[in-house]
Amino acid sequence: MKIGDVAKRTGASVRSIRHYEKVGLIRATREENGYRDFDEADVLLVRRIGRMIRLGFTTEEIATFLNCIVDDPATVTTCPKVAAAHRLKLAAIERQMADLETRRQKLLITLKAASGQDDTSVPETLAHAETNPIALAHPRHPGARGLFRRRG
Amino acid sequence: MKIGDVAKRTGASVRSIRHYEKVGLIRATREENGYRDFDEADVLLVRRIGRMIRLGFTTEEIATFLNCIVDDPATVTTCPKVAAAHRLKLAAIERQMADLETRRQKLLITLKAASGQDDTSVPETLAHAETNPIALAHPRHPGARGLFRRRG
DNA sequence: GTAACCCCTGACATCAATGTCAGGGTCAAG
DNA sequence: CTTGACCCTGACATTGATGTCAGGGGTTAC
Repeated sequence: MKIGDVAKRTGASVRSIRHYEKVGLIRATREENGYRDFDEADVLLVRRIGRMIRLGFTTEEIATFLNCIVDDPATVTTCPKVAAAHRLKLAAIERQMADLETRRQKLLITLKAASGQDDTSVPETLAHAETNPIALAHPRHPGARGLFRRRG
Repeated sequence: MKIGDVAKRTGASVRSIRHYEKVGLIRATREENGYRDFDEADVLLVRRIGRMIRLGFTTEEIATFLNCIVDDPATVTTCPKVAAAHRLKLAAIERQMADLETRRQKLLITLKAASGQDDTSVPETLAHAETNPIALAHPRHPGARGLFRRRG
């Protein structure tokens, strides 16, 4: 099966599939003319990789546990690495959610203050009360990007 | 006041302050030797910009409404643009939170299945049941980056 | 005059998956 | 033989605030 077929059957772009091969997530044999040759198992694998990426794993992370997932027909067996990676990702996501929630609250406070017609209110967001010069931080959201990412 | 002093008093790096000037968020007069010269108002402004960035606004977004914020001593007045921008950001954050929540749920499902010792369970995350080849998407999180961002 | 700071500009690096283009093959149908 | 639809590799672009370096100059205290 050629790469274009795999792309159609998985929803991943040809470019992405080549990328997955380059970073070692999949392997492809070559035909005499140099074309990559895939089989049914590769289709399943690429789909799995797509799901992992949509879950927020990077290809580097996926590489650490992908070989730990064995699927016989109708059954999936995993080794502990998989769960460990999932727990880490879960914790990261919860950190991000907490951060977003904080920001959300501050935005709400500002909006509430701004809706109070007159201007005497000094919402935290706009106030220049912050005294500590320590730059805080937001985690950069390690989620999916590129093709899999929304446009707006 | 020189740029290094502003940096110390705001927590922003010298590099960032120069950047804010380049993108038009702040203006600095120049001394004869070419050094930037800032005043007290600039300190407040840089702090405000830092807060906005930590809230997840980009400098480009900030530029659209920063000139709409007027602060007399102890009072902040804003025009409608500010609230509008905040509402947009709020909506974006809520979209991101919903996305994270979806991912979180899927991770939890996988973890639950994986903890069921034996391997007959086929969690959604790992299953290759997905038939539609449509690549979904995650919004790229437009939040704060760089200096203000966490390391881990 | 020289060390030790500070300032200046401009440019490249970071993250990570993907898009996209250039330049070039392969192959089957007409 | 030509057209069209594939395939290949390699490289650059995207995001966006910030780090960091190079190369050069100012200022101050010793």
